[in-house]
Amino acid sequence: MNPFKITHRDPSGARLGKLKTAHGTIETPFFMPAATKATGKHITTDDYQHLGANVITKALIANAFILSLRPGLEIVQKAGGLHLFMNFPEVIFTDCGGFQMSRGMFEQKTKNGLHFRSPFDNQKVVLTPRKIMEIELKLGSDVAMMLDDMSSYGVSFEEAKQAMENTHRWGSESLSIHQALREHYQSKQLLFGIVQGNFYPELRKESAKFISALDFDGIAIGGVAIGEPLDKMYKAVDAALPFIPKNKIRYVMGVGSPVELLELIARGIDCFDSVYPTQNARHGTLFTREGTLSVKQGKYAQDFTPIETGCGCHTCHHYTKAYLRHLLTIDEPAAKRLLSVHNLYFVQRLILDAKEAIKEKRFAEFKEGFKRNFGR
RNA sequence: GCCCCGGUAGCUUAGCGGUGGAGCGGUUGGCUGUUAACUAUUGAAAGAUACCAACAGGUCACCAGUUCGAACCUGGUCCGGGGCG
Repeated sequence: MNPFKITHRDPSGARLGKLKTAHGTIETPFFMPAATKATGKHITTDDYQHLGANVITKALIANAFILSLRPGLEIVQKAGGLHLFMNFPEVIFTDCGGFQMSRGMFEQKTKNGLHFRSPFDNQKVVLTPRKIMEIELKLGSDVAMMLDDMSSYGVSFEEAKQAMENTHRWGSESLSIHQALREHYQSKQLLFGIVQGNFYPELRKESAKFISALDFDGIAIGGVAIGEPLDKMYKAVDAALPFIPKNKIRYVMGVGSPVELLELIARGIDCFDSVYPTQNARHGTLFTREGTLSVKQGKYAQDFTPIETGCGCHTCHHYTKAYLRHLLTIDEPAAKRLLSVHNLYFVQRLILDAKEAIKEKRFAEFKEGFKRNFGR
């Protein structure tokens, strides 16, 4: 049974919907901040729910494979599952660890899975579809991601094809194992498939067809926003989209910037996650309606106004640019928290506004208006 | 009044006769399913790493002299710190 229902459509292709999970129904489109290790960086799960006026983070994504290494499954299970462990009562996605593959921590890739050394204790670990499905079910997240093989930007067609075929094999295995184990664990966890294919449109098409043919609860497009130029990212998504059923929830992994979010929403994408807002915040780049600004710049040393006048976030309500710049300059961790709060609020607020626009069937206009002010 | 020490980029300083280096700060970019900072990771250890990159900052206090050549040696002046009277 499809847990996703579309409720509104905009002429642009953007849509509103509802995804039913074990921890409530969440409206789409939505953006998930990363809580890789069961927390954000400098941001607590509690902060995520108190970013500012009228904005609540409804979903987070944690990393199943990293959590399985530390603190380990037993501890999370003893805590009563991931939601209780990390004090987040809303929807939690878990990522499988496929993305970490591109980060050079894996020793070798085989047809059966991934062989690597744990970054924590250097133990050899093998990750297989069965293992990752067990891990995700034991963690108790609402949505599990299948184990995929993500190739890096710039690899050859052959290499991309190989990774895609691994992804397909692991996808089939993940699905059947998950279906079997879901009963055993008495879980209502959803499982999403992941389309790969790098930046070769014919592979994207093939992958979209293959993954869509399997009975996943949602379809993700992975392997984008990994260093490629923007137009290539859109092309990769566009190559896959026609072959993904419209009635399933569609998730583009790893995106992104405010403009990218709107561009993908216009294409009918419902779900996102990215580190982009928080990583930029930590490095001093803040989002405003008029574009980005870098509080590190000396010109803000005596600017006693908020990052963005009229912003409803906690940070803009209580702190000035001069103060935030001071904190950042002396490397106080509080700066990273306060700046992250602003950027996360900005993105969540943007999605809320986008939803309003879709409801009123004026999304294209809304998107162009935003781009005009924001730039890029 | 005398003696000692010092004056090198916005700040802290290395260089001590052969065409001015560094760290911090500054400026400008970049960050997209985060192994990415206050205590952690890695290493047997000494240690190493703390987001990355590029760029811009200097008549080496001043004036004379010695020398082929002076931030560097000599004399004087000014400024700062300390000591003795």
